[in-house]
Amino acid sequence: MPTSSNPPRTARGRATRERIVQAAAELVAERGVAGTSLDDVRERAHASKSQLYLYFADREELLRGVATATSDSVIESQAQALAEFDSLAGIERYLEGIVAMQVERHASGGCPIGSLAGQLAEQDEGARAILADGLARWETGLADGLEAMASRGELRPSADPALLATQTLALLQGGLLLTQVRRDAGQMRIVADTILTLVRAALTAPSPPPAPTPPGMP
Amino acid sequence: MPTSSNPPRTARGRATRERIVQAAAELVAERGVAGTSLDDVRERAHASKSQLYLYFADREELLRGVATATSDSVIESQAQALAEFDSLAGIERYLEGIVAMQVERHASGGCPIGSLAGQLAEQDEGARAILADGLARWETGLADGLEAMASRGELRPSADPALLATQTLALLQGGLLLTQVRRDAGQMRIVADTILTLVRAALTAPSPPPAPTPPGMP
DNA sequence: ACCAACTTGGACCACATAGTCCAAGTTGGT
DNA sequence: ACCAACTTGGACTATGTGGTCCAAGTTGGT
Repeated sequence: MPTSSNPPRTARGRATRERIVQAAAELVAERGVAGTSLDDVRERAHASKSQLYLYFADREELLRGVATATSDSVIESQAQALAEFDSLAGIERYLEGIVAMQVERHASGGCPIGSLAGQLAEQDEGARAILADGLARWETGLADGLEAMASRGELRPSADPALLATQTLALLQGGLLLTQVRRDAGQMRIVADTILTLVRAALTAPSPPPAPTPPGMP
Repeated sequence: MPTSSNPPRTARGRATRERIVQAAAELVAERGVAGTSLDDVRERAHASKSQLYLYFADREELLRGVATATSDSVIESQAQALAEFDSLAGIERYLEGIVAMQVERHASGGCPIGSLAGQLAEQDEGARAILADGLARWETGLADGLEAMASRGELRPSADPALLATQTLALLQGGLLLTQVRRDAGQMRIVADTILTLVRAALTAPSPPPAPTPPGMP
């Protein structure tokens, strides 16, 4: 049985743990789980082997720490943008931001949470749960905005904000995956437009449709 | 430089190469790329080390072989189902099949192509391209069916079969990911319904909406 | 100032892993 | 039947890996 892990008890300890998990998260994002060794982590974190094993029972637990840190960082980094997801204009801005980010990073990397999921979900039940929680927080953020719209009467009574949030998340994740595999940020654009289509269809007063031509036209 | 790989020249050689790549693909599907060693592969394939290195230059090339085999198998295994993706009823059957499969495998595993993508895309450009090709073949299958519908006049002139195919693939991939991470096949159901919503909205004569979400036309 | 708890550095270990090599066995075209 | 090309088995190596251990240094409460 591996040495059990201790939570850091001093400020220095917390800082060290933080450095370790941060370094590990960076390396995993850059090179993937398989491509990241504990020695790599140790080096980047300017830490020693005993420090790794003081704060983490084993490599698996470190990776769960990475999953937690990654989830937190994804949620936190888009907190402001996500807060805007409560009006058509805000949703457009939110999606625009995601598209822009994919263009910026040259359509690589995909979603940090989704990417980790593919590497850990089948391997470590604990990590899977952590990533599921990250996605849940993301989805809740989306749903909150849509519910705000609903309670303001901006959505039809028949619209289901929670469902719309799940659909949005699925489209985002799928779009991120296609973007990554195809190295083409255009995939993200398509998905963003699709989300807007779904949202517009749920609006109380749908804006005049620019795309679909009604029947009876040339 | 690694010993260069030779294509097998005899029937026996081809069979051996096939056994190796098959064993590797199975193991990677079960345990992930990181959890699969060449010795594991060697053992399951009933092959020797020199055989691995006769047909593959190195581990990376073996993994590219796995990517190819996985893509082929995903496409081939759904070839008949995909051929039905050319009518509303056929699309419903196709989606139903995917949902059923996720229920059957207890919502685990995700999409073999998508899953591999997460593990290899950032690591090996060649593997990324192979998986992109797999997804492209999948999407083409979807688009072909939709185009058949369009040419039969079943879709509005304004509908874009290629776009609809991309949206469908993104939703499938995202849904598969959510299903896997949440261990909940219900996510696949939601995504299937969403795809049907999009398809119905593109139909020439939309059926009266029984679904919760209204069709995307005002 | 003291000391027990906490933290750190890094040597060390056992072992799994990717990759090499060559001698022996098999194949198939002529 | 022959033999050159192809295939096979498996021993072997070098190195990277996760994980252990302990002695020395630091911290913070009293």
